[in-house]
Amino acid sequence: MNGSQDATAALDETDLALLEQVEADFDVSLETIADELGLSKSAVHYRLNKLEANGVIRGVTADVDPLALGLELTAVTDVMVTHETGYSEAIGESLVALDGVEHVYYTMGDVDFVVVSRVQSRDQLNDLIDRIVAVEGVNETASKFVLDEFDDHAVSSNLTPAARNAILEPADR
Amino acid sequence: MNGSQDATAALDETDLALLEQVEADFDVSLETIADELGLSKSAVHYRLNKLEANGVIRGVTADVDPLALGLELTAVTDVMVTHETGYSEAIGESLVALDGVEHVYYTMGDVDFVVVSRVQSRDQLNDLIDRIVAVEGVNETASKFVLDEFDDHAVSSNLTPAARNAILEPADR
DNA sequence: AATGAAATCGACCAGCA
DNA sequence: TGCTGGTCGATTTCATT
Repeated sequence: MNGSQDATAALDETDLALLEQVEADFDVSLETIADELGLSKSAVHYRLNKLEANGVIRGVTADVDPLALGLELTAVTDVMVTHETGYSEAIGESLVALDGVEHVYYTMGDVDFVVVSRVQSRDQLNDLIDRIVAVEGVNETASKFVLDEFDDHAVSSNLTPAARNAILEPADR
Repeated sequence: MNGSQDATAALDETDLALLEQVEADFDVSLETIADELGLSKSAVHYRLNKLEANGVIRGVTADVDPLALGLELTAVTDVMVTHETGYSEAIGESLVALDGVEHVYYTMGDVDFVVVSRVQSRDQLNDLIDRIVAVEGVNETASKFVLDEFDDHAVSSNLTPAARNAILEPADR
C-alpha cells in the first residue's frame, strides 16, 4: 500500500483517451481504437481490463432509446418528505424502485428529492405520481413537464480542464 | 408501409427480455443470453441487429463510474432565462455543452431549465455556475447539493405494466 | 506494461420453415 | 420474416519479455 488515493485510480492521458472512445462507442473494433491511440490491440485490451478491474469502467451496456419504447413523456418531480428522519436512503430506494423512475437525487434545501421519470402518457404520469405519494414518508410533490432534453452521458469527455489535471496529477505526486 | 406507428417499433416479449439483458450487461457472451432466452446464438444476433437497425438500441457504451474520476459532487441547478424567447433550444445546447453538465431538462413552469452536473470540488462547482450564468439568455440560477443519488438507467426493465402492454399490443392491432 | 500465438467468441452468409 | 448451422474474422486469454 502506498500513498495513492483509493477513490481515484491512477490514470494517464492514454487511459482518458481510451475511456472517451469506449464511452462514446464500445461497438468499434479494438483495431480502430488501437490505431487512433497509437497502441497495439493487445495493449488496448490490457488497459481496458485494468480499467474494469479498478472499477473505472463499471460495465458495458446497450443504450436503449426511450422514445422507441413510446416513453415520450419526461417529468421532473420535486418530492418533500414528512420530517427529516434518518430514512432518506430508504425513501430514495423506494422511489427509484418505482417503475418509470429513472433518477432520484436527494438534495439539501427545501426540496428533499428531485425525481426524473419517463412514461408514455399523462395517464401513466398521474399513476406514477400516485405511487410516489404512496411511498412511506412522502408528504408533498410538485411535477414539471419536460419539453426538451439535452444529455451528455459521457463522463470522461465531459471533464473541466481542472478536473482533468486533478486526475492526471494526483495530489501526492 | 402499413398502419403501424413509426415511433414505436413492433416488439415482442422476447425482444423485451433481450433488451433487459443487454441493457443490464452487454459483456456476457451471446451464448449465455441465448440460453436464458431459449434461442440460438444466431437468433439472438439477428434480433440484436434488427433492434439496432430500428433505432431501439442506440449503441453500446462503457459505463464509467464518475466517482472513479473523482467526480464526487453532484448538483441540481434551476436555471431561469431572461424572457421566453424562442431560443430555448439554443440555450439548452449551450448548457449541455458546458464541461461538467450531464443532463439538461427544459421544463414548463416557473423554472425554465433543470441542470444536473458533476464536478470534483466546490471550487469547480462555483466555476461551473459562473459558466452557466455566462450563457447568453440565462438570468438567474439556484443550486442544490446532491447528498445521495439513486439511479435506474435501464429503460426496458423500468416499464410499468401499462407501458409494457402498450408496447406488446399496439393500438392498431 | 506490453507482446505474439493459441483458443474462444461474435459477425456474417446462404439456405430453410 | 424469423431462424438454423457453418465459416471466417475478431477478440480474449496466457505464457513470455
